[in-house]
Amino acid sequence: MGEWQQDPATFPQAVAVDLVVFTLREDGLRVLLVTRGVDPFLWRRALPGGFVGPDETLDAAAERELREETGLRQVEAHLEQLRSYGDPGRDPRTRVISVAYLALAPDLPDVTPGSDAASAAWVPIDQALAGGLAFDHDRVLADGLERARAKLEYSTLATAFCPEEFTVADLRGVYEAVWGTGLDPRNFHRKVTGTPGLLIDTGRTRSEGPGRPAALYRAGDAVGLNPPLIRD
Amino acid sequence: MGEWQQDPATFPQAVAVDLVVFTLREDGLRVLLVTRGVDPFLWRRALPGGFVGPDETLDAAAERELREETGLRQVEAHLEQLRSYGDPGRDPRTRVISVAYLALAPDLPDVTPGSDAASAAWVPIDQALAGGLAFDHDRVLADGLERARAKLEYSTLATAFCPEEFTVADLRGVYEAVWGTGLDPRNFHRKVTGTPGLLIDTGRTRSEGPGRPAALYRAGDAVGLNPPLIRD
DNA sequence: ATAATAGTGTCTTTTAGACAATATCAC
DNA sequence: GTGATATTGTCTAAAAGACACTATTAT
Repeated sequence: MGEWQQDPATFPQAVAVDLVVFTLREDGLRVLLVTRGVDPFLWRRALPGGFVGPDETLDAAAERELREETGLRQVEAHLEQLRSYGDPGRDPRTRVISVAYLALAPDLPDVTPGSDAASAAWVPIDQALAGGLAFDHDRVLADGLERARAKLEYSTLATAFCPEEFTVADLRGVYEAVWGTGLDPRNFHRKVTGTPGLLIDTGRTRSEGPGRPAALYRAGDAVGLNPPLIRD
Repeated sequence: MGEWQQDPATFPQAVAVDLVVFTLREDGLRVLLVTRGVDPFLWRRALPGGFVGPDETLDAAAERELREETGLRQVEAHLEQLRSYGDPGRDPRTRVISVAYLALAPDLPDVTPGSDAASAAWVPIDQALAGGLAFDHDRVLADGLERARAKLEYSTLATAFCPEEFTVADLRGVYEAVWGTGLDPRNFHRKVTGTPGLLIDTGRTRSEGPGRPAALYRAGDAVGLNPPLIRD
């Protein structure tokens, strides 16, 4: 069967992208939230997002929103589709199908609030998870966090949180912040340096405070982590 | 920033669901395809799908399409969102955002062609992957297959391909068909029977032809597979 | 020297993978 | 009996996890 036989439905509806953008600060994982300056959900926090243009791909809309909110170009951050949310009534104005994207970026500077009424801020993850976000964004955020946590296990995604050059301790910090656990520095070091294609040794080192200087690496071209790193 | 400040875009656009429905036959994995009876892509094969109703959730639309095409209710099959596709021009009629779903079901009978011009059939996976599907369905199918293959590694999804009661050999057949590889029956047996919550022993056995009768199991309530089963 | 962090080596436990051996059926 | 499939046991290699030890810095 399939309704493909019939004309497309033409009732009023809109398609939007919403962004779950994570960055890593000294004190842990943070997510980008805006405070809404208009109804609905006036003054409530929400994930950044916007409507998809008539001639725009979904990926392009997500990349545009990311750039508008953070100044990042896609090449500087990881950006992938998360999933779509379309319950009737999730937006009280009209039917809105939202395609959520997950973005990961190295430590970013504070966002300068735009000229409009909406202000953006990097919110610590525990605070953001406490609830009260606009629309169904509590669930979108939870789904985005779980995706990020899961992908660290079997992919090299963690390097997306790191700057161009980073140490093994930096990379370990990503896992510890996103998973909220502690990892053995020695076993972690052996694991990641032993994974082919994950790290490229720059030959240089970096010294931060006391202790032996750490070797500096760049991200290799490996995408998958095999065997994976398993969470408890 | 964020366009949330502005009114929803109201240009003509539609939201559809497309289904990647896999089932397992004696001769291997098959996917449900329809032959289109109308333009665009007249007489081309396509994934089954249809437009989302004004007051319908995305999940409900997918479940409705699955029922219309196969007679299955969701409880009898696994159904999960895959991802969304929204490139302008993917449907020549108008802007269509399609939310694709992945469905897995035990061996299903042939589909009786509906009263409309579209006929549905279970197509062997190799044949379906050969290309030439309508819209961007070649890519959707490829994404769906990769999702199914990946999820077998770290989830108990394989039991969704099995009937109510099944043997370890049945379950192994799922992995071999979906992955297209051979697995050692002895190591596989030790692995799955040693995973807590995966299999529930019914106490009965089933004898098919020669050989020792196999123990019959039902699916347990475990969702994840830890440690995972790794593909080559 | 002492404290701190980086990195290596070693040992034990767990798991994967190869495969021998046994169990129970059809014929 | 033979041949087929199911199930258990055994061995080896790889990997995880605990942790002693060495290396190199700041103070």
